[in-house]
Amino acid sequence: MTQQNYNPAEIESRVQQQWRRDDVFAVTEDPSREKFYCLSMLPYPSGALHMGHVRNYTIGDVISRYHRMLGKNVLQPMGWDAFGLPAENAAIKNKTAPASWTYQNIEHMRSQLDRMGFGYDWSREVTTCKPDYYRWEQLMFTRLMKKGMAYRKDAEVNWDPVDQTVLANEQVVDGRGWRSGAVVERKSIPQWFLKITDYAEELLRELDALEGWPDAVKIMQRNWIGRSEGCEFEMKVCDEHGAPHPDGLGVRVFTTRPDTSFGMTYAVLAPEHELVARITAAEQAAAVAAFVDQAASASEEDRMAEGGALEKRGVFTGAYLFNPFTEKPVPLYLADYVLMGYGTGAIMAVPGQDQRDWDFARVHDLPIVRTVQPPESWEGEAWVEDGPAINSDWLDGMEVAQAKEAATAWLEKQGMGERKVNFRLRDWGVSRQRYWGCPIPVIYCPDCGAVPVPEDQLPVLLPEDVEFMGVRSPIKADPDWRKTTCPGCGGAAERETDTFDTFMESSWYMHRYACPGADAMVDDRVNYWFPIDQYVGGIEHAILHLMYFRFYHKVMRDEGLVHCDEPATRLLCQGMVVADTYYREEADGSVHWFNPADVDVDRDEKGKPLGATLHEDGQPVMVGGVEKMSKSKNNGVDPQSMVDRYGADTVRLFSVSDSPANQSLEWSDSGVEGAFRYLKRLWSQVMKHVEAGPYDRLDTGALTGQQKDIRRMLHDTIAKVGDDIARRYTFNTAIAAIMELTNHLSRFNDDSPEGGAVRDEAWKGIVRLLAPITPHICDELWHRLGESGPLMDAAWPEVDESARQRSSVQVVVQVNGKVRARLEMPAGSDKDAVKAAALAEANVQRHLADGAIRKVIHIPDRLLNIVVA
RNA sequence: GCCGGAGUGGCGAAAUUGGUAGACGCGCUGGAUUCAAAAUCCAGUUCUGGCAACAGAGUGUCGGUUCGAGUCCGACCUCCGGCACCA
Repeated sequence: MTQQNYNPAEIESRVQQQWRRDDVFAVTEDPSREKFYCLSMLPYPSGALHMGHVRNYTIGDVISRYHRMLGKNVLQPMGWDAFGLPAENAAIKNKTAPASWTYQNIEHMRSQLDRMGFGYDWSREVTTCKPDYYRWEQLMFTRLMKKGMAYRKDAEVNWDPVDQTVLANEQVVDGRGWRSGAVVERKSIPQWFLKITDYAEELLRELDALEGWPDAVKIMQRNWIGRSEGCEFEMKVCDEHGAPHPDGLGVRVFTTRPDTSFGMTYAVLAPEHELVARITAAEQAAAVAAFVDQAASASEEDRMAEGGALEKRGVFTGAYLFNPFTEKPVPLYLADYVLMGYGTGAIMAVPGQDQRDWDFARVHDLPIVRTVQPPESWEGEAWVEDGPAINSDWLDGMEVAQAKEAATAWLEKQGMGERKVNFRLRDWGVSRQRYWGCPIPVIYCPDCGAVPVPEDQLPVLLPEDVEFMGVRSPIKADPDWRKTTCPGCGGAAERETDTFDTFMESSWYMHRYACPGADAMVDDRVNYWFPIDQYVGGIEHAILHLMYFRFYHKVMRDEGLVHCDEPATRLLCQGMVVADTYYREEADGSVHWFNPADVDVDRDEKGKPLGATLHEDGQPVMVGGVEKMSKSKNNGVDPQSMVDRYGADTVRLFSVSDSPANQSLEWSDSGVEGAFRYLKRLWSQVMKHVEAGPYDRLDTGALTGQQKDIRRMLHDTIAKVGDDIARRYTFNTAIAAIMELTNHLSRFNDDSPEGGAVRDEAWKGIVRLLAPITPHICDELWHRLGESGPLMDAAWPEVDESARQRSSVQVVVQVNGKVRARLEMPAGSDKDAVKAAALAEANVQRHLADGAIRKVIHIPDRLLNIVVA
């Protein structure tokens, strides 16, 4: 035996050296070729690659390499989402500056990505914390300021009263600051916003055209934008007898159900509503003040999440609103299920037709009047569906749509209100009170106000060489950095010390990839590459990032920078990487988590897990279930150690072989072993084949049945793999089909010249089908099979439709829906032929017994169902 | 609480448009090879009954539509993602 064993380390290093030497992943714009822009979400440089990265980038690389083999001009770039909170935390912990920590991580992670064999054009690398990147973001912001698209207003933040700092939501644990432990306060400070709401209508409308996006993402975005058509109208504040408020105050409410106005039995203001103080009656003042206080301390999400407490959380103001429909006063409450950020911050409450209003009314003993007729048996709940209006005077008998129209028209005629479209979507707050971010390019002048930094003074540089102690941003602490002169009047002025939300950087990095080195935000090269043909990233970005980047793209379009309306035509959201967890509870009640690598699992004779023991001491540990890989549960598997042990091809193969790309992947050491075993088998079998060669050219004219079977399976597999990779994203089934073909091929012991030629065709097919997934071993085998040139530029195998035709098929025979026989029939047999063959089967006869045949259903080439009485 | 997703053998999963439930892999069992082991190769493996042929049950729970439901409809349970300052 002269064949060598599979040696991934040696093969991968050699193949990767070649790629580097020939710079094979660098691409240029070439209008004569079809382009394919494959983008994976850029990583935060947290220190080292984790399995989530490996999976994400393997998926992107597989898709890229597949399209490259189809002959397209493929761009696959990579970069670093380098600003953000973790760098500040690491800086405090390690007493380094966030910048140097970040740059070190980038160096390390870049080399890890290369070791995986991902085909990136590094000449296009983007590092978002570098001034040559963020300067354009600053420039864009100053333009948006001038357009009125960026504006400043007060907004709430989490305030840590001990550390005297603003906290991110993540830094608030059970209502307390994570470092100080102090109870967090809500504080209102001026912040910058981008008017994403100006684009609400377009962001919503164009979702319909995104056929290549998952429905789940589109539905979530649709609901997030939350368009609702309704009516806004004013009601006068009055007392319990209907006498108007002495100041003539009124409250504007928004409703999507003006048709139910006759059923309004109370009204509600958000606790932050501006009129609360003015309308509250003296005897209710204390209760109202206490309620407002309590509501102010909770974030919106907490307020909505209080579940059981929800219906209780409201207080009567002592004031009333005059219902113009019934011409009667209704009591006015405060409740925190009404949000100031939506509509007018005030609602008319109609418990008969709204479940939350119903719940609130029951607790506060408020009257309930149904104004839409529910079905007869309906009770104990609001009726929110269609039906004829009742108890509604002149609306009675109308269906909901008709009654809405009539009520709205009436309000308009009375001059009390008008039609209104409301969005749940709110403007994008981009200010962060942190250091490690892009400085917001604004100067505050006592005379001229907020002035954008002029273009010739950009970028506003963030100092990188700083002492970072954690509590206060270094640029806030440094009066010299802040000090400047006003570009308008030349007087003394101060810089903005807030930085941008990091979603700002991640909203346009994909545009910058398309034009490296451009002396502008982008140049016309962007229009060669855009729109992105395939975007790949985690489902956790379904709303925020994927909405912001759509918005930002449209903003860039309206600045004349890009031509298309939507930035990405196809989107794949990959699932998380999860693993088993193991733990022990210590005597003091604390929990200690053990890494799966340090635990042995005990099984019964069927392989069912019985328990687990720690490798080190042989004592049992508790099995904690399968969870997302994380530091806190100590269930992460280090990709580096896996690559060292098995090679990049095995890790790539496993990370896409065990479940579909859009579902979670359960890490399994033995699954990795299985992937490794497959590659070893592939290697040895191809080597065996090569040694028995050379082979004649395939003559498809003179093949035996078995030879035809192999060819049919090969060409079925070619068709399936292409479809699975590009359309379905089910790499797992593509790999299963390739493995199945490999298994059949290994049992195909045909030493004739034709047999060898068939086998040769099949191995060369398999090697190309696997090339996008395991590029290194396939490149090596490709050359050993006698082919020349880089495999990544070899043509994707073509499907020979004539090889796929079958002369006979298996038809299932059912009696009353239960399988009773399987028949081998000539393809295309008609119903009578199949029926005759079925009736000749003893087992079919037996189940027909003496029942009369009522019906026979025939699905050609698949199934025959005989229905008997 | 609201929005979205998932639930199928001992395990990861497959079944693409309503038509054979369990492809492929892991694990396990038996065998070959070996002084022995590892590695490798071969066979078996949803559950129950049966030597077998075969029969019955079976896709989170309960109900429905259909000749036929993992797939469609209604109600529910559990787990996961997001909820605007983690990225």
